[in-house]
Amino acid sequence: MRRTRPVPVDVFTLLTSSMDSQRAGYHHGNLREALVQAGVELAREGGPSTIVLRETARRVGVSPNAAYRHFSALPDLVDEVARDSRRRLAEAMDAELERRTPAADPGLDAVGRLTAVGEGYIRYALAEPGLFATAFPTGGKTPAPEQSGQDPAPDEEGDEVRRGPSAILQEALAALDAAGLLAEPAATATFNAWAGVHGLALLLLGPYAELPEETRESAITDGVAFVVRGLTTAQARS
Amino acid sequence: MRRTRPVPVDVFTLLTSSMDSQRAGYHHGNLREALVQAGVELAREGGPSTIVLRETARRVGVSPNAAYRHFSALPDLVDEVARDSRRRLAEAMDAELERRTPAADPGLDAVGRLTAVGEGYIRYALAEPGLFATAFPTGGKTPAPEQSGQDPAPDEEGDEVRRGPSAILQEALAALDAAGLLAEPAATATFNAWAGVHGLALLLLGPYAELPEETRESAITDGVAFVVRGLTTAQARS
DNA sequence: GCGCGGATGTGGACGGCGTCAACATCCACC
DNA sequence: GGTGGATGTTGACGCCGTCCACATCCGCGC
Repeated sequence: MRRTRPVPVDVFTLLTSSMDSQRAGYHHGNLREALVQAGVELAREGGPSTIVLRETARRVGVSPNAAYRHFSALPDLVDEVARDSRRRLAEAMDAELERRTPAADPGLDAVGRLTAVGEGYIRYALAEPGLFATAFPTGGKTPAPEQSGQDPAPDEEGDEVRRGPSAILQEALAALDAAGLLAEPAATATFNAWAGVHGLALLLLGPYAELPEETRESAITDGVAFVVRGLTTAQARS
Repeated sequence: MRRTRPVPVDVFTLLTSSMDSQRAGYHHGNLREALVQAGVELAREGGPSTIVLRETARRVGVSPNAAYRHFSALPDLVDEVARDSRRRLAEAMDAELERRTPAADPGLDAVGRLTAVGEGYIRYALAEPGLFATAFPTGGKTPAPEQSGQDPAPDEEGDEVRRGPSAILQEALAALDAAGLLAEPAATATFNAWAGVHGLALLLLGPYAELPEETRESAITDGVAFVVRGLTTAQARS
């Protein structure tokens, strides 16, 4: 009944042992990460509820229960995928920030940066609805407090401290504040800015999906401008 | 094998036949509504994913497959529960509107009305997180277009046309416009206002849950004020 | 060198889920 | 008063998450 494994894992391990991320042990060395990536793939296809343990294991080529050596249960895996999705969101925001050509005037530049951050947030949500939904789950299930702002804990990811989405937003607001343009206290501003952009993204994904391409585009820029304008005292034209 | 039903339905029917909503026929007369209400109860306990066909039927005291005589599949039932949740949200907004004492100046009054609508929206979300999550589902599952704004279709609910949440918002904005205080075109204003309030609600339910009671309270009023201020040209103090 | 123990992965089973097909029941209407 | 269509039930299938017992393999101490 108990035959020895039909080899594919050995082959895989040998093929990838030198280039792969971790020590390529025998037991498929570095499952967990493989499971998380398969989970990301599932989440991309249909949101958090599409992450299904058995299918995830199947895609990695492993038995369902193998996952229990690395996650205490399914929600644990989903949490990990959520963290990954937030990391990707932060990367998208940074990318939008770098694509931008800086302005001479520091105030104008700060406004531009904040706008880029907001648009990056929304564009990621629209480009990866499944991952975005996974990153900020809703549904009243009381999703385990974790970290208050859901940014990575300061010690996460080894020694490299990763900025999360809300940290990036706070940076942009700090620049605005430094230019003397921030109209409210930093905490309130962060909250209101995040809320505005988050709501825009969700409306565009939900009730306002089906908007024609160009209408949606102007809704994004107008919406973000609306939020930015509300945060600034004296405003500038970009 | 095939015994006749063990009576409870007959008893229930007899007991409630005179007071219940519809004709109390024999076949448990008016399942569907009973299923929807049981679904509402489930949704209240844990959001849309808690609505489970078998349990819903169990609570109504009926076999699982009976539901298929009234809904083509589970998502159909969930949709119905979502509609009901949106109706309740609209009622909560209206209630907040009526609790308010009107102001003499029409501009001030319009601002107050808009504020009440926004706060009503958020307070409902916080009071009934499960129903709110069901009313506006997220998750990237492409939830069937239905109606663009997800307000009830004009012919819904017999001859009584019911205003949905976004219709109520539009009314408040129309009043503001009539007072000459609306800063942007109605469509844009609706979208931005909804986005702001929706984002506030979701942040308070998600990343910003765990806020102490009074901090949350000021976040609500400050947040709504932020949105209202952004929508108005010249502003007033309430 | 070698063997053993803990980490990692497997197989089988259980109960719960959504859904389908076949069958039973009962009201309404002729 | 009998019958047909609406309504509800039973049983089965294939998924799911999770538990338990067992197999496999690596690394460490001898």
